[in-house]
Amino acid sequence: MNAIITRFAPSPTGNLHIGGVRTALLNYVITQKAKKKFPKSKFLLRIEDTDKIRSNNEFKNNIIDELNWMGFHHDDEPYIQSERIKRHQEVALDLLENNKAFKCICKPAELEKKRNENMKKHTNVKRLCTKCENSHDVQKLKNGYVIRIKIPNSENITLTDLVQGGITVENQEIDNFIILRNDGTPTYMLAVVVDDFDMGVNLIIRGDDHLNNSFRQFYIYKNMHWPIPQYAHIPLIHGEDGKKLSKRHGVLNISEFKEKGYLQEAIINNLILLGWAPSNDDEIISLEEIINNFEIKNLSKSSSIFNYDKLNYFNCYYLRKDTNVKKFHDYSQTNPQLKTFYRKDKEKLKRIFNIYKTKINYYKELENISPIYFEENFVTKKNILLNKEFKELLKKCIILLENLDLWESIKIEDLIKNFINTNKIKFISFGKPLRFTLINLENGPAVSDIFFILGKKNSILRLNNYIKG
RNA sequence: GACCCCUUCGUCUAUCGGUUAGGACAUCAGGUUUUCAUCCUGGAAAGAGGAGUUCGAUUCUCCUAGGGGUCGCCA
Repeated sequence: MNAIITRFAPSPTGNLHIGGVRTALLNYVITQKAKKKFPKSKFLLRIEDTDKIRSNNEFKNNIIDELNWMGFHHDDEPYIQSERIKRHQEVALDLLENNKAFKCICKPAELEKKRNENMKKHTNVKRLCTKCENSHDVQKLKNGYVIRIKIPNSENITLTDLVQGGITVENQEIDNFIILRNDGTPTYMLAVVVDDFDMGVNLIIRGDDHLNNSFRQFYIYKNMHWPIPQYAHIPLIHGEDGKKLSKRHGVLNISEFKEKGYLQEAIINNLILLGWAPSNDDEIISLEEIINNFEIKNLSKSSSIFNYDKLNYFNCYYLRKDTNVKKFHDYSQTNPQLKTFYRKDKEKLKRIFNIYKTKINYYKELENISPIYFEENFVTKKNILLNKEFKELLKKCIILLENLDLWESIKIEDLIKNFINTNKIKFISFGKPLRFTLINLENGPAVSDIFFILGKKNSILRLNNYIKG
C-alpha cells in the first residue's frame, strides 16, 4: 500500500454548492486519515474548465475561496484543466493511431433523432454511429470530424467501488463516447482520465452521478495501459422533495450559508452525518474525530435528504461555545449592518450576541435584533401593559436604578427582585411592561439583561422618556 | 424506454439471523425559569409489499412496487 492521492475536481460553471462541499469534505477527510499512515498522501484541487462557454473566473475564485474558508486546504497549486489541452490531444491522437479510437462525422441532430427513435423501439441507444468506424473515407479525413473511443461489443466490465461494491456492466451499454471535439478540444471524459493519471490520482471520490462514467473511462485507462484507480461513488444529497438538490430547494451555495452566519464546524458536522454515523451515539463530532473515525466503506449507498433543522441545531450548538466568540467578531466585520453597529459600540454588540446566542440559529438573525438597542431616538410605543399603576411603580424604580453603581445583570436583577418584594407585586406584572418600555417587545431576554445591554445611561433615558411622554 | 443503484420512525441513522428495533433532529406533554428561549424529564413515531431459505428474518435470496442516477461535441 502506498500514499493516497485524491482530488476534488469541480467545474467553474457555478458557485461552490453544498453538495460539492460534501464531496470535498469526504476527499479531505480520507486524505488526512491516509496522511497519518502515508505522509506523502495528497488532496488535490483541479478546476475542470474545458467548457469555455460556461466556465468563468468568478466561479473559479469562489470555489477556491470557499474551500479555503471551510478549511479544506489542498496540496499543491490548483490544477487548471484548460492549461493541459495539448496533453489531452496527444492522448487522443495516441488512441487514434493505435486503432483504439476512430473519426466520426455524424451530425448531432441526426444522432439525436436516431436516439429518440431507438428509445421508442426499446432498442440500444448507445451505439448510434455505426458507419464511420468502418468507412475508409471518413478515417482518411484531415478535418471536420470528432474522435470517438472504440468499445468492444461483446464483453463486460466489473468495477469494485468502495461504496457501491462490485458492479458489472455489459459493453453494449457503453457508448462510443467522444474524446476530442470537432474543434479539436478534449471532452471531460478524456481530460478527467488523462489528468487523474498524470497527477497520480489513485482514489477517486465523487458523486454517484459519475458511476456510469467510470465504465466509459475504464477504456481510456485500459487502452493507454494505465492503472485503474480505486473508486468511491458517494450518493447524492437530495432536497426535501427527494429530488437532486437544486436552486428551488433554497439556500445551497456555501457562500450563502457563510453570509447567513453558519459555522464551518456545524456544516461539517451536519454533512458528515448524511450517510454515515459514528460508532458511539454522540453526534456532536469534530473534524479531528471525523478524520480518526470515518470509514468510506461504512457510507450508505442511498441518497439522503438535506435537513435545515438539524443544521440549525448544530449551528446553534457551536455558535454558543465560548471558543467561538471570535467567530462572531469576524462575522460582524463581513456583515455591513453589524459592522456599523460594531463601529458605534462594539461592546454593546458583543453583549447583544452573548445574551441572544441561545435564541438564534445563525448570526445573521442579529440583523433584526440589534437595531432596537442602537436606536438613538427611541420612543416606547403604546401598549395595553403600560397602565397607570405601572407608570407609578416605574417612577420609584428609576430612582433605585439611578443609584445603582455596578451596572451588571446580576445586580440589576437583585435590585428588581427587591423592588417587587417591597411593593408586593409579581415579577411578571412588572417585568413584562418594563421590557416593553425598553425595547417595544413583550418577549425577549430577561429585563436585567436588556438593561445590561443598553447600559445605565441609555436605559434610564428610555424609561424617563416614557414617563414624560 | 434501457441500464445501474437504493428502500428501518416526518428527516439523518444504529442493528454485521435471536433486540421491549437504539440514538439524533423535528414534534407533543410535563418540569426549571422573569416572558421568549435555553436546559431537564417523559411520550408518540419505523423495517414498502409478497414469496422463499431457516428452529427463527429488519438482516440472506427472488419477485413486485416505489424512489433515485445515467443515457450531450456539459461536467
